[in-house]
Amino acid sequence: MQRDKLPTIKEIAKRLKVSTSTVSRALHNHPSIGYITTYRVHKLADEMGYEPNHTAISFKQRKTYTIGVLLPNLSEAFFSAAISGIENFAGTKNYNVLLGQSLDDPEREKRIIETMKTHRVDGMIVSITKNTENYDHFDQLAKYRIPIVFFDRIPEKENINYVACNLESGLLQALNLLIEQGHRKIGLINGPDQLIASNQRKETYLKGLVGNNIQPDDKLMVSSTLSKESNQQATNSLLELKDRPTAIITFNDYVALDAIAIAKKQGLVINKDVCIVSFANLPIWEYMDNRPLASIEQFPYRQGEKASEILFSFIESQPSTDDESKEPLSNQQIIFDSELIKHL
Amino acid sequence: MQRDKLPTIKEIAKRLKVSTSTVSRALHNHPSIGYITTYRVHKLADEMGYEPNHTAISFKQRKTYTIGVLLPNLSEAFFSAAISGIENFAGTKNYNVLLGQSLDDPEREKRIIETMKTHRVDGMIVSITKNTENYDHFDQLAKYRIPIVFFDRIPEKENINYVACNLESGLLQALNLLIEQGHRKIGLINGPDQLIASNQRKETYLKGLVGNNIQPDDKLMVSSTLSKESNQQATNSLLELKDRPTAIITFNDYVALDAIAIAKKQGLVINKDVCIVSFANLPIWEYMDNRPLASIEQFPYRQGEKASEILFSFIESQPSTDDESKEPLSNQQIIFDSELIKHL
DNA sequence: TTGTATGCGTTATCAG
DNA sequence: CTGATAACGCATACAA
Repeated sequence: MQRDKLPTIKEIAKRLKVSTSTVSRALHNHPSIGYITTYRVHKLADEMGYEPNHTAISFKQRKTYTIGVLLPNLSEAFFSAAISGIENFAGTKNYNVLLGQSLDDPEREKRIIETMKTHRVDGMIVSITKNTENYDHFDQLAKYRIPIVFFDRIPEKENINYVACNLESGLLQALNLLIEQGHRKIGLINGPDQLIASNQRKETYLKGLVGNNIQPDDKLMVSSTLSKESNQQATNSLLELKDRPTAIITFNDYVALDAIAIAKKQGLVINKDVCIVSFANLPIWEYMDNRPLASIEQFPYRQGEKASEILFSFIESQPSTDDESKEPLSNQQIIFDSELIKHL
Repeated sequence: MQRDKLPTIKEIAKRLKVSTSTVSRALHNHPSIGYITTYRVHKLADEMGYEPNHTAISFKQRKTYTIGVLLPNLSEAFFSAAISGIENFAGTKNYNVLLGQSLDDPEREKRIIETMKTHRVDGMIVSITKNTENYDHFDQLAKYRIPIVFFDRIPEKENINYVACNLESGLLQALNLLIEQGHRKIGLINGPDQLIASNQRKETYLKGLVGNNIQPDDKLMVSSTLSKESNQQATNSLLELKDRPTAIITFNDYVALDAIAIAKKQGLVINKDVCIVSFANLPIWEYMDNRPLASIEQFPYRQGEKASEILFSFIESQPSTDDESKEPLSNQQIIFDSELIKHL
């Protein structure tokens, strides 16, 4: 039962009869410390099993070597892939990742931002809640000079850093493919109207049709709350049309799963009677018989890496002493191009 | 461009012409501080936008209010569900979660443990690598009195805390169901031999058969490295048998996906010519046509919660001052019962 | 009920 | 090349 005393530089200094500053510098291989002293310090430190106390260093340096990551939901494959990329990148910088999930609850989101702030993370990557309307808590981070990079779900706001995915490229590819294959009645099962993501899909959908000289039809555009029931209902409302669509683009893979199930129940053959194209978030279509014709891929892992990269460009540019000389970095707004991945 | 000076209790004390200790205590609503003083302190603190500096507190209290979670892989649904449960539980205790993924690389695992240690997390939840053989780095945590709860993939070692899942219950249920349905040749596609998880499956498989008076057949037990190729090969070797099994139990859902694909390619009808039962880690079977007859569910989210609960029982029992009076808590080893969930 | 003094472990600024 | 000392922000033992 050894005593609570952990080795500190002070202890090393005492035993070596040198000063703590010497030990500190020796441990950092500071050039001003003699070779022999440096060696002796390292040797004793090893023997004593000395390990720097990170909490003391964080305190002193005002740096925690930790970034905060706030995501709506870790059980969604899209986000867990993203955090995987983030964690990986942070690791290369010897940074740790402090995790929070908002569960799409703005109150929770606010609380988490609060704790991240008091923890003094060196930076944050955030994907906001579906319902976040007030951005004050994010602005508060500026007070502590905590840079923030928004990710995927970004606020409607000027002067922010973000990494997101341009759904347009992939969706236009999808529409072109479908039209090329002779489809003229192409349905859209969109998400809730208030989501930016829904709007983007809608705009691009319309643009893609018009660009191919196809007259959009309001009846072919339906919305779902993204619950299973709502997905099913939306699918039904499309399939019950007199002029049934021969292809359907769904808001995401979960909607696609529901849509496929309903279509099959109605005796339709997937990708023959009705083609499905979805925005990807599941990695397992290749195993399924009734899978979409193609998915619009958003590369969450790479997006996560990119967001980290941007965040670290800010973290590393921060003057350690308050050296106001350097220009503040300007905002970075990276937009990935989504891509159509065919499954058949 | 406001100055770097953030409000501290010292600043509040100065303005209120009281001592820092008074402010500190007032902020904590210490009963010894007068109502009026307490009020004034809170008021000014609010006005100044005071927020406690967590790094200072961590340093002083030797507590970081952070737990470390080390998992092999965040992109696996099982683990992302688990971390979701952990994060959630930690949140209720106002704790943060520091994240690390080993990617099944023992070196990486060791490095992460190292950083977690220097970060002085208050506790850890760890699921070890497939190849972890040396547990020294875990033992090092004891030096800092960092309690550790192993999760799911646990080391073969005495005197540890862990939460894991008893595969026996679910697997026996599965075997009973299959045998009840008339199956006599039941194959097993297991994982690598060195995995405890594989061994458990094998033992139980044998036990279940013998208990039902069925003579096990070595040829019906095959192993896979869990790569796609190996899964396919293992499946083939079973299906090519003269006495082809009429049911196959797979190591996990990914193996099941591969097995189902191969079986179909060979013209077999799933759950008619050959029944599949798998150990669950995918949440989407209900959408698939060719799905296993049933899955053995392990409840990762709940396991994560439970692991957190145990960890906090240790964290909270830790004497803040080195008060050696209390008995150290004895090890807790919780084993969940897996359950068979039918899909058809 | 409040104040004073101290220390947590480290780095940094001086001075030598 | 090295040492003494202050400082980071907070909590607490002790004193009043």
